[in-house]
Amino acid sequence: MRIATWNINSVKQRLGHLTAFLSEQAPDVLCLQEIKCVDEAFPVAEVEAAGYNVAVHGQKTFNGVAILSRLPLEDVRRGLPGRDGLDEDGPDQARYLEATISTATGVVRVASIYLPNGNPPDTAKYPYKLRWMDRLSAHARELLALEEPLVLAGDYNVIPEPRDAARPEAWVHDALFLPQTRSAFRSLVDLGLTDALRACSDESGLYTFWDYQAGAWQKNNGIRIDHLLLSPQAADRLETTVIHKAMRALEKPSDHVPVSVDLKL
DNA sequence: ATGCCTGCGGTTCGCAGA
Repeated sequence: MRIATWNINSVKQRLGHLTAFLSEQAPDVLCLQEIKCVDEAFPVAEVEAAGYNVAVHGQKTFNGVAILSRLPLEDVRRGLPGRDGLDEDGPDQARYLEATISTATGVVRVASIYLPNGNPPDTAKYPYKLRWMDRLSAHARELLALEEPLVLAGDYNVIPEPRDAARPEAWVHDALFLPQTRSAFRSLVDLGLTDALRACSDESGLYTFWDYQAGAWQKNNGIRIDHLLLSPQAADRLETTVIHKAMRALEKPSDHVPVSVDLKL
């Protein structure tokens, strides 16, 4: 079973790239982030025509996540437990969607995660990011207790280690790389999750995001912030992890590329 | 030190992203 994640940066702007990816890579499941549209505006017909079921948790203008699956999506959860607002009265942000998929060999649970960016760190956005990470960890702890194959996939907006950035020194004051951010990510992983890419490779220079600005792609000035975290029951079945880097070289690309895992499921 | 680039909303510039 192939499970992929991709921050698509507007599903409307990237529909052609999306259908091409589905056709060429044939993922069984694709988690999308930053669809940037409400549920009713998601191109369901085009995705169904490609052979996929869809669950959407959208929002006007910003954020928005979705899960596409060849097999039916069940037990859909929209949003993390607890409040999702920037403050007490803030509106919910569409950043978390979870569902189960029943296969011939059992159930797999998949989440599409768009973790808050958190910049600038001296504003309320940074504590919001850290609180959101705490809520994600609390929920992950509950899910891990189910002892199922579980894939927490998405744009974590976290650079885990210096080797995950071409220029780590440029990120030391950034919300993606601050010690508290990396510590919170380690705490999540240390619940018993496996970073799928790092289970397959110790190499540096493996990136999933290149900024649109300042020729970052041409200079390979990238960072690795899109991750698939696996429960032990999923990690035991891990075969390969692939970063679909070629997608960044297309016309009008997303600034992120898809990452996929193949699981023996 | 700052903008670089892109998408969105809503009108053409401000905000957000990372």
